[in-house]
Amino acid sequence: MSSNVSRIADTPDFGGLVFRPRSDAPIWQQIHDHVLALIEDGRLLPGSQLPGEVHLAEMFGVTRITLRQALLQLQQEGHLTSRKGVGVFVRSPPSALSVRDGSRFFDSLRADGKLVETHTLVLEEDFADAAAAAQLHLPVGAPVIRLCRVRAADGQPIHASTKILPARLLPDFAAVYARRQSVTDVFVAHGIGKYRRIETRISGGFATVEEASQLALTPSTPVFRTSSVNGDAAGNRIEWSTGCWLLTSVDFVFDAPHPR
Amino acid sequence: MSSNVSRIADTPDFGGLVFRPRSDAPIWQQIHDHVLALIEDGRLLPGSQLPGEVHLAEMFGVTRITLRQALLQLQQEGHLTSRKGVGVFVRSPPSALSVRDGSRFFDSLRADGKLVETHTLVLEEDFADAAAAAQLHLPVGAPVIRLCRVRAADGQPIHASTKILPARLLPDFAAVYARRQSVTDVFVAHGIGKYRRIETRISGGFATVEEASQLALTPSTPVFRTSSVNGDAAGNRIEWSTGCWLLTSVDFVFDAPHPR
DNA sequence: CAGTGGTCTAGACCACATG
DNA sequence: ATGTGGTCTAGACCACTGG
Repeated sequence: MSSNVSRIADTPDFGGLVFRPRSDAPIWQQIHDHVLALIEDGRLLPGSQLPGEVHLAEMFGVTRITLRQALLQLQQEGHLTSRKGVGVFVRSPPSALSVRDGSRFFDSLRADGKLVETHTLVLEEDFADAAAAAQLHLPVGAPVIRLCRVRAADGQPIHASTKILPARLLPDFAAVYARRQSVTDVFVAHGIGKYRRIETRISGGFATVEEASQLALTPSTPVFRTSSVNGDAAGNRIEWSTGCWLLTSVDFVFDAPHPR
Repeated sequence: MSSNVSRIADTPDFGGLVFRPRSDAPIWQQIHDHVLALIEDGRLLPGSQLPGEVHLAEMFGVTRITLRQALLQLQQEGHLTSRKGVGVFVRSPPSALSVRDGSRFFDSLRADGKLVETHTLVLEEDFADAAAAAQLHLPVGAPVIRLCRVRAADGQPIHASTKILPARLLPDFAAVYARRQSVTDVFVAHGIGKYRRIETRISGGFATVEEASQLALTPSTPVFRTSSVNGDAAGNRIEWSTGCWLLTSVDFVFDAPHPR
């Protein structure tokens, strides 16, 4: 009762509904559409908890399995998350964010007036494995810095990333990064004022359990995966970044190199 | 019996298996992994039909619902397709194709040694709606050409696209296109030898029923959606293309404008 | 017509998280 | 100890497709 999430168990929006078995659309889809409307209308706020599946199924007059089919769809779309033993929660209005490719993906979010938060999960020294060595043109075993972060827009985690950087080029990484949590600031402090994107890759997949927990998703939700390499003005590779994004929340935009 | 798809109903790979209810992974996932291994080993070939769900469930010693959970996952990953009233079919080994962004996405496939087929679904004259007008910088209602195609790599449909082009700039479109099914040839025939990508957008979603039928997918399978605009050497917009790709089959690569 | 996948019911047990 | 979501069973009816 004293939790910090809103409880909506007695909201009247769930009861008294008529779902006809054969009215051109399956029942689970009608439930899906109805709950989606509640979310998009703001009658279900992000972070709030839904009634238990047993109760919900009762309110809608269907079996739990039928109800779960509707919830499953909503989870795949990123509208709901479930935590085993806890409950089902409204995740966000995954309105498409436009993410432009420049040196960094996230700049355009701030320009959009979104509140962007960065959580640093891991910052450690390590040695390059084969993949990192290939991406950064380093020998295998070269010292690197590993930085894992999660970024949230308007309170909803939307992007989990791991950056690998050559440690030799950035001896003061930890000290500078601690001040502002900004990789750009670290580059500037090491005399790298300008850097640019060398390659970007976008692929698709399904969230692993780790990605799911970082992004507050249900495992096996479809996601984007990005891999990008940045270089300094001379073309030296200084950063390899891999990221994971909720499929329905982003919209990658690539402008032409010479717009006019 | 005389169909052109291989029948595998009596393949021994489905029977005699032991799926323990509580061996650290749920039964449906064990079935998923087992069937996936059959596909990746080549014991189930693309295009072949699986035994009916009732039979399969019997062979695996589980309920149809449990079996369906495994099949559902395999469908979302693009390994299987189901057609209501017909059956479940092996779709392909969705090995990631690398698609590079240049003027056209598909050039790199041919270079990969893949057999690329193009099927033209629609070629018609139309008038620009608001969206097309905005993308091509035309007045609403301007005459345009609409071209809908599906492309397949190694026999598996992988890309459905709709192109909108300004009809006034390409008066001989239909005649030239009929010869080689090539839009590039049409441009050349109209004196447009060089054209380049102005903007590319990549977003994610779930296959509509139309997209699903074009790509031989189950509806609501996660997909990429692309939108790209090409311009001629002078910067005039000459082509707006929207596409749909199976999420697990492609890997978009964007190289830097000045690689070295 | 027979066989298929799509939907739905009415139960049950389990692992997990919380108080 | 309680309530949650995750899994599973054993049936059933339907709409669709093909011969």
